[in-house]
Amino acid sequence: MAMKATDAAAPDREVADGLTAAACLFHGFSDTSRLSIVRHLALGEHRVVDLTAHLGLAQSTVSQHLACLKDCGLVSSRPEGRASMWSLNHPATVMDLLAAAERLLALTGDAVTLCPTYGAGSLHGGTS
Amino acid sequence: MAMKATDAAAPDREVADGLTAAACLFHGFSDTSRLSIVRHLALGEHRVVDLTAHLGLAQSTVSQHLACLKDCGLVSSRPEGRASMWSLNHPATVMDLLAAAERLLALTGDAVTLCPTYGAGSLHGGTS
DNA sequence: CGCTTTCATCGCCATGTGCCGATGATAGGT
DNA sequence: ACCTATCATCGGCACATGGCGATGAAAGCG
Repeated sequence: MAMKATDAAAPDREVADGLTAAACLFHGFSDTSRLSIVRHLALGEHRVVDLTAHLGLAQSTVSQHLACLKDCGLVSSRPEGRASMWSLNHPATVMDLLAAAERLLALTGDAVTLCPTYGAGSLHGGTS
Repeated sequence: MAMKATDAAAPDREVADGLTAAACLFHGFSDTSRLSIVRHLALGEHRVVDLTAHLGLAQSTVSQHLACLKDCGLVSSRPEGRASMWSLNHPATVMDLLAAAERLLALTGDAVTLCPTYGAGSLHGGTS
């Protein structure tokens, strides 16, 4: 949440900012609740109240996680009536990332299925 | 650090454990210091004192980060004299993950170069 | 106009995190 | 045997984080 990085000045600053941006991105995935949210959003748009039901968390908690993911640039909301429809910004690329993590976890020992619908390592090429 | 997941019982438990394992993995990358460590280790084996010099952090801090990465199964140490040589466990797969993150960050707006030597998206196939 | 639903934000609390210095163990070097 | 270098671990300290309930603003519905 308290992590931002979106300028670029010195040639080394660029790398450092890249690291903080990457750290922020990975932080978005470093929580089971947020991971579940991403998985649900990968299946399509969802409202906050919908996610609260799926996750069994308080509405405020879900909103905060969504705000966190929004800070990372992973999701965005579209006002729909009095609700907010949340969706992944770059689904295919996100799934690529999850697939890569899946492969790594497979090597680490745990057999994991992160991507909801799509299998382990398919769906390459489209970035959005 | 306080996250582990290496069993598998019920069919749904499997998914939950997968999420915690994945969260743990991403947590390993969710810190600029650890990210720097991974980048340095991607270039080859390094000792702790070497990394402290590169990072400008205390030795205890670096050791703790390495322990964290070890918990995630990302790195491992090889005793070399009185020192410890640390190295990435699955360099190619890790770089794949970083490359995927790079692509995602590129879409998000930040131009980032995570992978030290290798460019953005090469080096496929070898998993160890 | 009220009532309800949905949501973002705030305050609060318990816990986790990153950082450090200090300590003790291990292993080379003299 | 002694000293030095290297490292893992411990205790402690700020601060961030994740969780919750409560509050207030939008926006449908009667």
